[in-house]
Amino acid sequence: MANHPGAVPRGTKRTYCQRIWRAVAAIPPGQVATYGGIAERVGLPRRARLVGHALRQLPAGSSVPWHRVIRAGGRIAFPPGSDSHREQCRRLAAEGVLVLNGRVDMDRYDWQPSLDELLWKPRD
DNA sequence: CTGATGACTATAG
DNA sequence: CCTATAGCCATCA
Repeated sequence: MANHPGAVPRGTKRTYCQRIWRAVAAIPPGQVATYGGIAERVGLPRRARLVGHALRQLPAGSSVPWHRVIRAGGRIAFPPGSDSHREQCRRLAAEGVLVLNGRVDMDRYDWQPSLDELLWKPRD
């Protein structure tokens, strides 16, 4: 298999990034997940910050839907007015996710994985 | 090595 | 709504 977009930078020791990126990639379009939720899902409870670090490491042009990851409580993590904040709002809106004042209605859009999805745990 | 920083979160006042 | 605190840990200066 040739290199695909989203390949891990060499030198990283079996980074947690791959696991996190895979979990983020599993978020369905039109829905969102929280940093903490993703962390828990990949077996890293209370490591919400790691998810942020991992997404920061994401190569430009990656197909990983980073915009579907938001803070607990439905807030966009980027400062309002920043380019990233605008881009995230734009991408979410394009998927039908309503973003008001940098906030998302979690009752409506928070992703609750089905039992099937929970059972389908990729191994390392 | 140390200390600050940050795409976090929960709790308390 | 806000600030403060504590827990968390890779990354950077």
